[in-house]
Amino acid sequence: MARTAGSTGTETLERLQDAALELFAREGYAAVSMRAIAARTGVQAGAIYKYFPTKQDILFDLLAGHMLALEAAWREGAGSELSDFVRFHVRYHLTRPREMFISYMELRSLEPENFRRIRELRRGYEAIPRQMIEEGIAKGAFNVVDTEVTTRAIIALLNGLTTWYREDGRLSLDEIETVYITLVNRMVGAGEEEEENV
Amino acid sequence: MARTAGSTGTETLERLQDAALELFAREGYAAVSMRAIAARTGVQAGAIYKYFPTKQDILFDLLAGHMLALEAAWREGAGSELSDFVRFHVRYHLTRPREMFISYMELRSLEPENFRRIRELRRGYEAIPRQMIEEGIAKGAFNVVDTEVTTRAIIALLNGLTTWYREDGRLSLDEIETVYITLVNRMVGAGEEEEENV
Amino acid sequence: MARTAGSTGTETLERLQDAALELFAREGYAAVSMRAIAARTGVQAGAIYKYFPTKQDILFDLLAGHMLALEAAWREGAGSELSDFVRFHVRYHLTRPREMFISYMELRSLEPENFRRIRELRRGYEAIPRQMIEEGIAKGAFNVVDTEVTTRAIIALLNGLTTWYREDGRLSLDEIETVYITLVNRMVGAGEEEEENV
Amino acid sequence: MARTAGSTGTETLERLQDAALELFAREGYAAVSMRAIAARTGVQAGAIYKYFPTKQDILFDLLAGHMLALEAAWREGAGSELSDFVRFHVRYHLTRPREMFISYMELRSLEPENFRRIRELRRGYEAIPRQMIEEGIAKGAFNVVDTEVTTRAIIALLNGLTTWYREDGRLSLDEIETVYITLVNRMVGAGEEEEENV
DNA sequence: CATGAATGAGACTTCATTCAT
DNA sequence: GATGAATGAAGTCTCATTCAT
Repeated sequence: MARTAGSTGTETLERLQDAALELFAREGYAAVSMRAIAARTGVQAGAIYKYFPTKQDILFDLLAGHMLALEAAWREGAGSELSDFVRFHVRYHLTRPREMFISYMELRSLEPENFRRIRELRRGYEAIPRQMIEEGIAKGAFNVVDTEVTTRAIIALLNGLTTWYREDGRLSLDEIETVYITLVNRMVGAGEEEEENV
Repeated sequence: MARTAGSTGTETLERLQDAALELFAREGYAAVSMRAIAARTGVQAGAIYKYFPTKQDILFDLLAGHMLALEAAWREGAGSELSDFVRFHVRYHLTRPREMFISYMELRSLEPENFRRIRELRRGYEAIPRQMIEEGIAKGAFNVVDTEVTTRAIIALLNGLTTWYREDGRLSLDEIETVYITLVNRMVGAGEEEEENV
Repeated sequence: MARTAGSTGTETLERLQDAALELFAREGYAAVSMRAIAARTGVQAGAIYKYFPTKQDILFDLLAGHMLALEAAWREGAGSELSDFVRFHVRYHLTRPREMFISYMELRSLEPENFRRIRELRRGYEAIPRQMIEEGIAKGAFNVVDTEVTTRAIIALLNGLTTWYREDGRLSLDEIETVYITLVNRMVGAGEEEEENV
Repeated sequence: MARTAGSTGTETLERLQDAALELFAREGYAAVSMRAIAARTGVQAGAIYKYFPTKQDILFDLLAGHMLALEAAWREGAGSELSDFVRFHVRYHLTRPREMFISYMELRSLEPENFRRIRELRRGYEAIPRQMIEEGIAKGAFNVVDTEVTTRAIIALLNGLTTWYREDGRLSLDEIETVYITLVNRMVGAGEEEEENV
């Protein structure tokens, strides 16, 4: 995180990050110019370099910041059931669709070292449901055909929200949450009692 | 300087498309230069313009070609059960991971009119499982909490393969197919008999 | 790399316009590259785009600027006789041969909308002698075979200076002025008294 | 004249020259591509090189061909009075507006050696009225303020037709001819008797 | 802290030209 | 005589980045 700890420029910094987030999500990192970010923020392109050493750092900061905040939020609210995690994940991301979107669309725009660091953070976060599923299977609470594929499929399902969710859609956050918990429970073959506990 | 001895247009065209497919999948449309595509094909950048009027057309042709081939393949092999569709979809895409990948990662790189056309093709294809699910529900064969969310989630699940599948991975195509059919059957609450029919 | 020590925008702008004027006059708009204009100004080609959005705008600004300055100069010095106009026109243009030259050689290099705008300015200016001639005829001071052709021929005569005038030629500005006034007076069949009033 | 004396390809050659003439007149030499000329002729760009070694040769052939034909036509019809020349010049050019146009708009597109050759042809042709004027002055038939300027002005006037003449205009060729003869006679101060001899 | 001027590289694209077929 | 494939240079323009002010 190359952030220049500006004292007064905090507001500009936030505006820059928001502009970059919006533009990266909409047009893709490679298609967004520093000038475009600057214009949206009301400063000159040159001014960005007071806050970020390179364009790549803007992206990296955004992704790293998102992953750290995500982990922190989970740890804070916590929970121990897979359905807790699903509820948390859906809710957290649906209120931050742009972060969710770039967070897995722009991995390939990261330079190797930055990619490695974000991938680590991501693995840490995905270890949470992975472990829950493995434990559920071990305890006999879950019943799956293949642990690895099922785990990956569930993670893909959760990330897939990105693909179709639109903030102005007809579905409420609550509805989506409920359906996703049911779906995941069914995928892992959770006992019927659990399914009703939604 | 002139025609390279022994070169034919058809061959160069195919080489260009393959190079573009590979590079777009790996680095993203916006990050790939015409020079890079040309270099991979062994021609000069200018030569590409004998085959494609613009860079955008390379992408569009790739995406439209993929969608048309996909629909044609489904119609040919066909099937009537949701599990037929899942098996087809997984198998078709896992043998064409690059097409699958750009096919939903690069939608945003399309210019408006091209975007509209690909979206139409996509909707046509996604209507297949959508209808199967709706009919299953109508017949009482399926049992879901919310048709819309379930349908979208299933489509997202299937597309999500992109995210984690690696050709050199440890899992065989057959295994993945089997697991995905089970997962989808569970998601739609298909009766037990069906699930065993995998 | 960054601002060249001591450089100001205004100066660079003027240098760019002068370089473009010179090159357009000598080689023609289409044959002049942005690099060539830049090189003559001592900047990189990209720097031009701080001052002009496109190459076309350089030409348009040059032509529009010339026409506006021309009209302003006439209005300022003014006069009411056709010979006043001829004297003004010759003198103004012979001290600005490059502007005069591109001003009617490069009309066809203008994009449609720009062309229309310059043509309007041109018509406004050419309306001055046109009206003088028409009035002269109406008053019986002039005697012509065909008003329209005569007017156009006079305008063509005046613009034709471009074709042969060279700054280093043997003829003085005064001489050319005198001859042109006589010629135009004869063309409109002005009474003998007037001709002697040169 | 780099013309390949094609036996059968004569028709293609003529079509190429006509296409080039049209396009050079409309858009200017530098702005016209070999492809554009080829497309208008219905052949591939490469085929042009069977007829002309370079693009420059197309222009040169057009200009040289025009000048030679012009001189030949004058010599054939001939005449001895300035008014004969004016009549000839106007008539010849108004039926070949494109040749007339490029003939003095595209001089600057010629490479040095080609430029020199065309300029010689041009001087030869312009020597005709120049000599007539000089002789008229010597004989006392004409009365001018300055021979040189008057001569150049007359030539400019004649060439200026290019600027405003449109084939579909309201004026007949005859009318224009008549007016121009009168104008030129007045410019040289020809005696009244002559002027009526139009 | 920010602007405004500029760089140098590189983007997409077009061009005149060449030559195997 | 002509096509179709290709080159290599150059075109306009945009970009990330730098730095004097």
